[in-house]
Amino acid sequence: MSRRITIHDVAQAAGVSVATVSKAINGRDGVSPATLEHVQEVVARLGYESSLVATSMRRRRTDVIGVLVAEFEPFAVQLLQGVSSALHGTRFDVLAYAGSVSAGEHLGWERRSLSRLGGTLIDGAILVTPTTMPTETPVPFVAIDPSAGTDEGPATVSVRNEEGGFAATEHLIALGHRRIAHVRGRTDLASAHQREHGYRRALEAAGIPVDPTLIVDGGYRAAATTAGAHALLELPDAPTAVFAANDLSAMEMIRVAGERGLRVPEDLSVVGFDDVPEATAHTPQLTTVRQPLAAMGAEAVRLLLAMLGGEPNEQVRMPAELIVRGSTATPAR
Amino acid sequence: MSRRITIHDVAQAAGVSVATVSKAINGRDGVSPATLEHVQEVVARLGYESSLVATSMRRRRTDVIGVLVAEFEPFAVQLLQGVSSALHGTRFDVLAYAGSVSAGEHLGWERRSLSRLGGTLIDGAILVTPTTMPTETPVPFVAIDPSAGTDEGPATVSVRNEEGGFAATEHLIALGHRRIAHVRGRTDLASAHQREHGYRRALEAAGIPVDPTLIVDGGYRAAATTAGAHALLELPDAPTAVFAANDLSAMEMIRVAGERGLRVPEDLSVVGFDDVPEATAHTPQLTTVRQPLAAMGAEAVRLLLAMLGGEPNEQVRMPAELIVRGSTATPAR
DNA sequence: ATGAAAGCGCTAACAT
DNA sequence: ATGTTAGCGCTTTCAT
Repeated sequence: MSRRITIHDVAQAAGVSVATVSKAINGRDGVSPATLEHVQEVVARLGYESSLVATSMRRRRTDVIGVLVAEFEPFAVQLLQGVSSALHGTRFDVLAYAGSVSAGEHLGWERRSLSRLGGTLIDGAILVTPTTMPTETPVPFVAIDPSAGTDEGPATVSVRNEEGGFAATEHLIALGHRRIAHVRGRTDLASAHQREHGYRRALEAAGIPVDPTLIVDGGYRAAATTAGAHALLELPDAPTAVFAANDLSAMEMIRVAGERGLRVPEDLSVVGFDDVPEATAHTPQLTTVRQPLAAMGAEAVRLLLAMLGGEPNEQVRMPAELIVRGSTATPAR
Repeated sequence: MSRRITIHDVAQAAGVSVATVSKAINGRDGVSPATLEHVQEVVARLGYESSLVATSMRRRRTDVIGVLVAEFEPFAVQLLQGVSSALHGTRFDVLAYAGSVSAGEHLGWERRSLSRLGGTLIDGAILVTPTTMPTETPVPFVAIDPSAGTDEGPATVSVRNEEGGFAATEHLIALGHRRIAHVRGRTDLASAHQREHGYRRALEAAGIPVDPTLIVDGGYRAAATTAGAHALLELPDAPTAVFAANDLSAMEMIRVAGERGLRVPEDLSVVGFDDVPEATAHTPQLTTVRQPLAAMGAEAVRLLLAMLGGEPNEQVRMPAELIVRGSTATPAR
């Protein structure tokens, strides 16, 4: 560890001005071949690299795309991988920033991160599951899976939640289930409503009346699911199948069922949503609706690069895919 | 999208100097209570956040830890999650940077990234699988799984690769395999040599001669594994089992086997290394050697924070654990 | 208590 | 072809 080598050190060692060094490094003309070579030699010898920070202060562009997340959790990092690989071969580097790690409150991390990095460090941003949508931002951004389903305004990439809910429920119906319950997601998020709507539509399409007592809250979280799960299984005419709004809820549903002596999928079929890594590690492996996270990341890159090229915002919806595994089966009857 | 709001905008709107705004924001004294409140109100109204870049140019500390990677692949992002969660509750934010996405050459990304970000943007760095060890660096750093096994000098966190390779191979031998191939990792990395050495040692311990034709290159990447995988299966006396140096190679090996009409594990057993999330999502689920990535990330944080606190470098080795799943079985005959 | 001014490392006008 | 200078947004002496 030692002091940072600056352009001044190079200039001094080469016996020229910093401006000349800058020109030499950036391939600007106005530098004689001899000087150019000499400077390059000194740069190599000293191991000099220009400071991204200083450069970006001065320049307009940094050729860096920021992926802004609240926290590096599985969902976010999978998206990050998609973004990163989509940026391969372009001139852009990727910088991922979790702005709320130290900040106590998660509220508004997207605006805060965007303000801190935008306009100086990054040319554009990809926001992962923002809960609020920034309006005035210093750089173009694309929101992935935003809380509110926007069909205009900011550029967004989200999954077809309704179709996913429909497919999950349809799968249970096809297996022969008729008493099909739903564990809701976070009702403050559009995705939860869309998934529930898919569930309702599938039932209606099959001529099965929607029974409100079969719909309970789960809030996308295990702890919030527990009570509803018990309530469902205590029903006189208990459901034989459950579509849970996400995998965490589905796994909690299965845990509660087990606690009550029910086997999955023999006594109860359960479908989740997301296809988190844990879904396959789980016993039984979870039947679920997969979000194509890598593809969504790539799509976000495409939109963002288009925006940087001056094209207008776009809203993209990606297909959700039903993955049938071991947590669903024909009802015992 | 709009122009960035700067401290000047705030100063002007509040009718004070930028110096006063700066003091107010950073809680320095020399600001009257009335002015303080007024400035805070304007900051809130304008939605101002100081630029991380400008701040870090001027200040010594940024309270940001950098996780520097060549690329955001599964291994790196899992480590990132560990680092991120270990930094929870500290004053530090996490910034992850993939410095070689745009750069054509992977060589020296660690030095380049460290030079570009260190000393200005980040207070310390965690280098994920560096191929070279920077010597003169502007900030303290910890290397995770470095290419060269260093027992002194730079701070490092690595896994017991040799033991892992040994355990993987021993497992295949115990199942009854004798023709056991190895798909090498990146031969410029110490980890690859260590894993291979574990493989060789296990064979020798069982009295099985090492057959060089059964050792092919995979470079830790799917694309680089394809050719070797085909070559192995085309052998007149093809192997019945393969120890691949990482999960990506193992999964590619399985894909190629399937392409050639071979079933895993019936016709071919495959063991990977790493236990990436995809390992359980894979069909069949991958038998592999788990690196405790989250724990390694946390350990790196511990070392780095200690170094920032003035304590000396430390080298840590973490245990590797064989996880037996569905991609290995007794040989067919 | 407040503001003017210097300077962090760099690039881009603008001299020379 | 080369150097001088201004300034990106911010913090920090140092005056006032």
